[in-house]
Parts: sequence; structure tokens; C-alpha cells
Amino acid sequence: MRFETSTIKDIAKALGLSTSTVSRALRDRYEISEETKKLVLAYAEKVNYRANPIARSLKERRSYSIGIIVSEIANNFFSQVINGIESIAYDKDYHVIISQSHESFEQEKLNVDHLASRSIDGLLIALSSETQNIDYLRDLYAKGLPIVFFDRVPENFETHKVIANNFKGSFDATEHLILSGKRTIAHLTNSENLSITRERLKGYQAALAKYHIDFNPDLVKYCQHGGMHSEELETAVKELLPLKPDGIFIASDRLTTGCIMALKNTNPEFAHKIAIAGFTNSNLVELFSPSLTSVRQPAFEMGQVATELLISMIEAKRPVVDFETRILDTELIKIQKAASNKFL
Amino acid sequence: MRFETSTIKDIAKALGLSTSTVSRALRDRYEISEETKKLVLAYAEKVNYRANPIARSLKERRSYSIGIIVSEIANNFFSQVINGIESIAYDKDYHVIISQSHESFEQEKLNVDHLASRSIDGLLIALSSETQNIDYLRDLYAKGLPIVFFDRVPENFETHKVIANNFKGSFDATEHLILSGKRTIAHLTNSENLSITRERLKGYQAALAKYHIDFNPDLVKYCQHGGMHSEELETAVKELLPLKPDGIFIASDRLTTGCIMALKNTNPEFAHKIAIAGFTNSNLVELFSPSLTSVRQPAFEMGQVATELLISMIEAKRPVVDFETRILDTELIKIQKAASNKFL
DNA sequence: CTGAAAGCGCTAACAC
DNA sequence: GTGTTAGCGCTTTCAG
Repeated sequence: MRFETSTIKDIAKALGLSTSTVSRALRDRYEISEETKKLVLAYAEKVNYRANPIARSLKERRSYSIGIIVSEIANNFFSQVINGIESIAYDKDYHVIISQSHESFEQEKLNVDHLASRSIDGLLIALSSETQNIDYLRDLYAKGLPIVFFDRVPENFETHKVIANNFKGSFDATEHLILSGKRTIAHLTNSENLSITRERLKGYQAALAKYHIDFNPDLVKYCQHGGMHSEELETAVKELLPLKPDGIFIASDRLTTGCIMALKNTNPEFAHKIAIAGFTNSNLVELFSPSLTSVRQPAFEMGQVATELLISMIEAKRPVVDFETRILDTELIKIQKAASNKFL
Repeated sequence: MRFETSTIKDIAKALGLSTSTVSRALRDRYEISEETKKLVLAYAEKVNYRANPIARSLKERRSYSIGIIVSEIANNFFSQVINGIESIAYDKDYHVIISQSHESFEQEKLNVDHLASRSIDGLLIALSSETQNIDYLRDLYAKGLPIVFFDRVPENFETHKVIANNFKGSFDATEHLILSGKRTIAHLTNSENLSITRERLKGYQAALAKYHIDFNPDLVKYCQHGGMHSEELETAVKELLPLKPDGIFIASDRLTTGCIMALKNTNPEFAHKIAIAGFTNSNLVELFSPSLTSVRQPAFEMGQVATELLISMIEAKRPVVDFETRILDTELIKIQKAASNKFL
């Protein structure tokens, strides 16, 4: 929407200058005399001049906006990441455009293509749980679109990545369950397509190994849709129950809340007996019943770091060839004894 | 970001046509012969032609994008509204740009101005709890920016609005508390600036009146920042405790979860004794302890309706003068006895 | 039915 | 220091 806002041309006419002089004055270029600058700035201020970013984008072939793809914003982990992204982006005068894949590959691709055609300057993406083929991203990347992956990252894709220390986070959580006396620990996790799934599985296995507990593949359940459908959770839970686990370690935010819900629906009594540990950035964990031990990711910081890396790529004079994968530590938040004993 | 994508010019050159013919063929105009259209479409498909929306926006002075302002996306109510908005917008080929006010007036205004300068075609907004003066919106509206308010709407602003039946939702929730035997029912609510605050207070009062319970203003606590700061919630809760309420009705999503948290932190024992009812669209209510009766708003539908109204304004040939305020029914979800008795 | 040309608002060589 | 000019990619009169 453009209103009857004044343009650079109007200012030029009013001041008897050329549009280029006005443009340069507005952008504070060294060629322009202080006097002219003042004149222009004052007048621009007076008429409340706002540069038209559309025109600027067309000319400069960039939009000062970055695209974000997450599976869903109704997820504390992702909304915190987004807040981190915004905190840096706004500071550096970038605009962000958020899209949700809802864990669908098709939706993800559609959104990315849409964003790319909207002339975003760079892309921040956490892959959907369905995504296996990222050729479409390779194409865009090859054509010059800077991409930074976070959380759910691909292998064999040379660019910046920001992830949590998934191995350690899982190890710690599983070890915590073991140290509280659990021996039959189930693992509920995401699609095997995802990096986080593989890394978190390894942490889980390593903790078991450390305490000489045999790894039982039957105790691992995968949810292909990342818990978007409650059926997949309930099925997983039902398959797990006969194995009589005394603990369960859950590998992601949506899954953690969904699993507790499924446990409660399936066998509420059991839900309160089994020890639960899971990745989640929910700020409501303290309200949950049954309560759980949670692995929190530094989501806000992850967004910040990813954005800094992305903007550095966007603004790099020469092609970036030195890529880094930043690994951020997670935090294990144990159940508060008081809460779990007295009132549950 | 624009890559070496082909333009209308490239197609024209390749096909020995003029750019205008190509443009018209692509837009399926009646003047163009079927043959030419086929030719152009086929070639466009072959080179994977994508129109540059930036150029189109500049020319047409519109962007096919609509702006959304909510207080925060990490709130199930708003994220559901956003999903509803997207469902309609994408269908009609509009793009959405989401911004968060974080309940700050300044941030809200900043975001709106930013969106307006980004040439959005229309705005969907739920006001921040700090917002008192909406002259900046009136200005934009007067300049021709279509605006539709939802959830938190202003008075004396003639445009489409979509809200929940706040009065009835509150009445029902309060009545439910009364019918379960509560007599001293506190009310925790948002800033008085907000329409939802006023409407929900009225519903609460009406229910009390129906059962001849005196309205005690001391039992009503306002949170100016909508629960963004945990202090305001804890203060409110601490002020309420001495009055020994046996029930509490909470007026919004963030407040509801925040209040339960504050209750638990302040006096966990009491938290489990007091009956709680509150507006919330959290999909995790069933996990909460203490449990609560919740008033759910048709958030998805609200987003859909608001978007339909907005797009109708955007695409209207003549200025819209007939405005409507759509009121959608809420749903009262009572505590499930089983869950609350057996396991809490 | 198709083409030539202007122009959306802005930036950046290239003059002077 | 400042102005002239061309052009980003697209749509749209206006001619033919």
C-alpha cells in the first residue's frame, strides 16, 4: 500500500535540486555538502518522507528482509528462536518473514520458493521432519541465496549451521533417569530424517552404555510427523506400554508435550508412575502434571547466532568459503522435589 | 534476492514478441490469441519463469501482502489466529507478514509504521495492552490503508472488527464457578485499555449479579502489561490471597497460565484449593496442575473471518462504508472430573 | 491481436 | 558538489 507520500522527486522539485542529489543527501554520502544535506534532511523530515522500500529493492536487487522457516510458531522453542532472530535482524535493519512448514515437505518447499521469489536476501531454516531431499535448497544456494540452518540441519551442505549440543543434552537427560534408578528407558523421537533425531539417539545410547544397560531398539519409537498428529503419539505410547518402561526420554518439544498428553489419555495411572525427561522449551513445564525433567535449548541465542551468521554472509564482499557449525549448550532442569511430592 | 531468473524481457526476446504481449499472455488477457498464449506459457514453464513481485508491486502500487500485529506469537490464541489468517490469505494469493508488539505501544507503532512503509495492502491488528492512543492508525486508515481489528478492538473506529463473545464467555465461566459453590470469586484481568478487559469484566459482573453475589472491586486485579512480567502477576496474586477467594476467573491466555504459575510459586497449597477458570487457547490445558475450566475462543475462525473481511476491503472497487462487527461464540471446557480427582 | 513507449521510485555511473 | 541519464522488471495506455 502506498499513499500520497512524498517521493524523492517531490523533494527535489520543492528544493530545486535533482533527484540524485536528494537521494545522496538522504543517504548521507560524502559528495554532498553539509548545507545541502541539512536542507534536504530538514525538508524530508517536514514532509515526513519515507523511502519506498519496494523501489529500493527493485533497484538494488535486494530487499533487506530475511526469510524464516520453522515447522510451527505455536511451539515455544521456535517462537523463542524467532524472538532471537528478530532481536538481531531489526537491529541491523532487516525485516523478517516467517513461514510455517507444519512438518510438511511440500509446504516447506512451497514456502521457500515463495520467499525466494519475494526476493529475500537470505534464509534461516529448520527442516521439516518429512524433508529428505534438499536439492531445491541446493539450487537456491547455488544461485546465490545465503542459507543458514539451525536446529534441524542437513549433512553434506556446506554452509553455516547452529545447533544445540544434542548429544550432551540427551546424554544428560538419560543419565539423570538412570541415576534416579530407572533401567528400562524408552526413547520417543522424531523422524529419522532429522539430524536432531540421530544426534539425540546417540546421546541416549551413550548414557545407556556408560551404565551398562543394553540398548533395546524396541524401546525407541519414531514419529514421522513430529507429533503433529495425535494418533502417531498414541500409537507409539500403546506400543511402548507392554514393554513396561520405567522411564522415557523424549526428543523434542512438540513430542514431549504430545507424549505426556498421550500417556495421560492412554493410561493416566501409568503416566504418573513413569519418569519423564524430554527436550522442551515450554515456559509452562512447571504446570505440567505429571511433571518432567526437561532439556532446554538456548533458543533465543540460537536465533541470534544464526542471524548474525546469515547477515555476515549476505553482506560479505566475496563468497564465503569458511563455514562454521556453532554448537550451543543445553540446560537440564530437574523436577523440583517439593512440587512433585506434595501436590501431585 | 534475485538470481539469474528469466524476466519477461528474456521471454519476449526468445520468442520474438514484445514484453507487453508476454505480460498479457502471462496474465491470460483476452486480447491475446490462444496460440500466442500457449507459446508464451510453454516457454515460461520451460525456463521456470517467476514474475518478480517487487517489480509488480512498484508498478501496481500494492504488494499482495497483509500485515499482522499480535502481542506475541508464543501464545496459542494468537498462533491459532495466525494459522486462520494464513489459511485464507494463501488461498487468495496474499502473503502475510507477522509482527509482535510484546504488549508495548511503542513497539506496536514501530511495527505498524514499518509494515505500512513496506507497502502492505492491509492490516490485521489486535491492540497491545499499553495502547491508548490510536491516532497513528487513524492516520494510516485515512490515507487509505484498510484495517481490520480482531480480539482487542478500539471503540470509535469505523471499520470491520472480529471478536469473541467476551461477555458470554465470561458470564459462562463465572457462572460455572458459582454453580460449583464458589462465592468469593476473584477476577484477574488485563489492562483497562483493552476492549476485552471491559467486556469480560461485564460478563463476570453479570454472572455475580444473577446469583445475587455482591461485586467487590477489590477482588478485581488488573495487569497493565498483560502478564508479560511475572512480577505483576505475583503482586496481583499476593494482594488477592488475604481476601481468601475460593475461585478466580482469569481474562486472557497469557494471564491464565501466568496466574497459575504465580499461584503455585506463592502458595502451592492454595493453588490447588482455589477453583480456576480462565480464557485460554492453550492446547496443553489438560496437562496443567492445578487443572482449570477454560474458555476457548474460536481463534482459527477469527483469523479466517478477519482476513476475509480485510481482503474484501482491499479489493473493493469503491470505499467500504458498511462495516460489521462479527462476534464469535466461545466454548466452555470444564474440568474433567476423572483427571482432577484421581491424579492430582 | 500485437508493439512501442512511458513510468512506478529509487540508485549509480558518468558527465560537468 | 550537483545534474543528467539510464534502468531495475513489470503493467498499461495508446497506436497500429
